[in-house]
Amino acid sequence: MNVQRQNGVALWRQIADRIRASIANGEYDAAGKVPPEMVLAAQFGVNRHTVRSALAALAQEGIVRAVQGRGTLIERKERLNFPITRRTRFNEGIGDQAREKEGLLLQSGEEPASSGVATPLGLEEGAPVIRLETLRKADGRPVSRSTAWFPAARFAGIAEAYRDSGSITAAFKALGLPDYLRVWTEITASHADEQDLVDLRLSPGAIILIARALNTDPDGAPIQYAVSRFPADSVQFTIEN
Amino acid sequence: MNVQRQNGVALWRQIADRIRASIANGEYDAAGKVPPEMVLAAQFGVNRHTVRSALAALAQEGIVRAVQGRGTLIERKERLNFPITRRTRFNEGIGDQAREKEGLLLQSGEEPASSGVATPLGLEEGAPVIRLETLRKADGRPVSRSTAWFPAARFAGIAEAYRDSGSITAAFKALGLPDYLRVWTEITASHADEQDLVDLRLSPGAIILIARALNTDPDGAPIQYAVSRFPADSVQFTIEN
DNA sequence: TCTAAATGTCTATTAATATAGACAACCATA
DNA sequence: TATGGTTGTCTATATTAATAGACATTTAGA
Repeated sequence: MNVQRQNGVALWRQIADRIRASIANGEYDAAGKVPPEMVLAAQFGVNRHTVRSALAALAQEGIVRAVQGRGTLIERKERLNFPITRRTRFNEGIGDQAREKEGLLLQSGEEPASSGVATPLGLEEGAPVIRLETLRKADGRPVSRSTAWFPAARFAGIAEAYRDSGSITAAFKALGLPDYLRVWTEITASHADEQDLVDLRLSPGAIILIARALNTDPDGAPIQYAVSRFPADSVQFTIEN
Repeated sequence: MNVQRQNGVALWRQIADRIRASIANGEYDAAGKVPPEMVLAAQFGVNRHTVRSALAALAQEGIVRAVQGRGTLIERKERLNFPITRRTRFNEGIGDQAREKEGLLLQSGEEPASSGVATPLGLEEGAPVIRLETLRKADGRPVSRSTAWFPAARFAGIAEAYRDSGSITAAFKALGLPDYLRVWTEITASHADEQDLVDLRLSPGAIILIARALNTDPDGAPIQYAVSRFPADSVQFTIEN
């Protein structure tokens, strides 16, 4: 089952990634547990101990739980879907995929816009912007880490509004903006950095999806530029045209 | 500069990924070369030999070229952008980002639709579909590996039409379908598998973006379901709403 | 309650990864 | 043409990853 040797990625990590994906795809749903270690070892063509390292990593992530004598049980397998449309909203997007949605304000402040931020927002470089660092959770599990910038002139107080409501949509509404539109979204992928590991509770080497997005008000004036990071093993995007 | 030890990803690979990303971000554009090995070793807090392993991997990918006495020169740094819209077309999407665009037919055949293919296409499971395995290149460099399924009843001969034109749009046109629409796209990310490494000329451990998409004719009838794989270090998607 | 099927733990060995240091070879330029 | 800065190559050693085998422990079910 083609794992690759001597390529800088340890076998146990490749196998952990493959098993995680299989769980997410529902391949083991019938049994509710992963195949026995000996079977997996045969499938991947490695030693049983190597499979055990992979399963230990998944147990660490809380995805499986090994029970002596019974097998290795699947604890969690969700993959959240985020629709990206002209009216993309984080909380509405999750919909009923999670019972409990949460938006935490990690940090905020006013700063001069760097060129990377000023350009999408249509501001002069150095113009004052408000930066919000947020962490979003679904059913207690972190699903995205986001940095968002807003023109400071128009959105003074948005940090407090977000902190109180846990929702960008609600914060905009509190500041007198009842509606807004997503005009573009850029999607890339990368390895998780150190901060991702902490905030998103990932294990090293995990993959993250990165979405850079611009929102405007109904008149087309840019109001928010955001860079959000999602764990790729449990999140996907859907673009409906 | 926070590389992580004992996490299943070798230091040289983490460093290679970081340098590749820095090159893509244009951080070394001024000099046209990466910093000296000793400087990088200090930045990442590792031995010079470890950095050399990373640079050797990037040289293998054709991204840099080391010249004794001068330094390690940057050979290539592009990141292709694919706009995803209601009228997404592969060749048009690349536009002038590449001079030469190429679509290769790797394999084709008729087969009964699996449930994963039948559902998006609105067919009964087991209904005949034509499968096309294609490889797309821009300026001679592979940028996507794609598997597409078409209802066999309607698109007999599409394999030949694609082989002759190297374009899905042209193949549809040849079969009497002048226009079609992208109705949804699902984006995920994963590690490259063995076939990706070969077809997309990646080094092991690379990240790929996966797009699953459905196209319909102007009347809304599903005509193509496709799963495409792109190297994440040199490709990004843009969704314009 | 015995047995088969799992996971848990231990020892030992080999291969790959990372560090360390020394010096050669090459290039640009003052 | 001498020099400083850079990559290339070599040897040696330590740590981590992977394999191999044996046996203990736990669970579910006949």
